[in-house]
Amino acid sequence: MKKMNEVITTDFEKINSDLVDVFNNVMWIEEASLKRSYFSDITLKDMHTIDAISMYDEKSASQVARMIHLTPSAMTTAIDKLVQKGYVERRRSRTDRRVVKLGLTHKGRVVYRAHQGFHRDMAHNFMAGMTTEEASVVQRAIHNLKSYLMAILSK
Amino acid sequence: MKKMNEVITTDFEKINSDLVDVFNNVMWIEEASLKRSYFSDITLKDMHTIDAISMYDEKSASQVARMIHLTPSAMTTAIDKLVQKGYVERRRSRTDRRVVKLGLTHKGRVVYRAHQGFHRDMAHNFMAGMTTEEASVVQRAIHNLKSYLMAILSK
DNA sequence: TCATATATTTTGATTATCGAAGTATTTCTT
DNA sequence: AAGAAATACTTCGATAATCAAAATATATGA
Repeated sequence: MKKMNEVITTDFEKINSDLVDVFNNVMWIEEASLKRSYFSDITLKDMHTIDAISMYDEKSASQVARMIHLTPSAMTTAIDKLVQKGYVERRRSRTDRRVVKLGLTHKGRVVYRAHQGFHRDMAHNFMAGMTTEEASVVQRAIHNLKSYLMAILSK
Repeated sequence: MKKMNEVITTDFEKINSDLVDVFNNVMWIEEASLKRSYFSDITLKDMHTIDAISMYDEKSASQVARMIHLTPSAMTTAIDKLVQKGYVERRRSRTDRRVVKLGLTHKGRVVYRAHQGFHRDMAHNFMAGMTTEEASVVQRAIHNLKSYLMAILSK
């Protein structure tokens, strides 16, 4: 019984410490691989803006700002920079001329897909060598974590 | 066979998207819960500095700088601020008077432990309701991911 | 001892961010 | 339909984080 507890504790500590390592390093790794890539003129924060804009539906500047927790004024300058560099397009909405709809240029779509590829590779490695059953355990774990975080978020 | 593939693909997409959600939100959640806490005078970056200093062995300023990917000069100002606020102490090394050894004050140790608690809660929720066998699958997954990231890091 | 290397700090410049004020447009009220 | 209020975004001015280069203090090697 005592032995059992020790084993469980050790497993927990290992998971905890690996989780911490992953969180502490993933941002920096993304940043570094971006710098080494063809798209070295954008930062990870720029990348998150591009990711929030996404390819599939037009979002307004303030929607994107909310998604990445930026004020509207900071969003304006962030977008300015990305328009300047040719990743993003501003389009005035036809139905409400106050709102700015954001879209990705060709170059923006290329870097968007590259970034999705990075995430995909992470997810693949997360599940490397797992059976279908094992993968569903992992799916449950990550879903648990997501739900926990989202619950905190809505408090 | 086709059905099988579809199921696997769907699982993968779900894991991928939950993983992305977790990464996109965890930082911001940590930041927000710090702001709401008793330690609202420090940022998440400050917290990472405190975490890198840790409680158990004296580290030099440049060691800590390297750990959190800051230049030495940025480290100096970051430490200034944390000393000012009473979280960190500077101690000149006896054996080499050029080096500054960093340590946590009482207040620093309190916030350090609180932050470790946050990580622990995440890890617990990550494994909520898992059997020992399932937990070891999860352990393998997170270890996979960590190894993958560390391999990129050393390239 | 003198030159060089190392650890940190200071300095000056740049950049990201914020909040408040400003502008243009839409919606609501009467 | 005119004027008031609300909304979406931008501009402006201030602040904070960061970096690279120069400066300082100390240690190490020839």
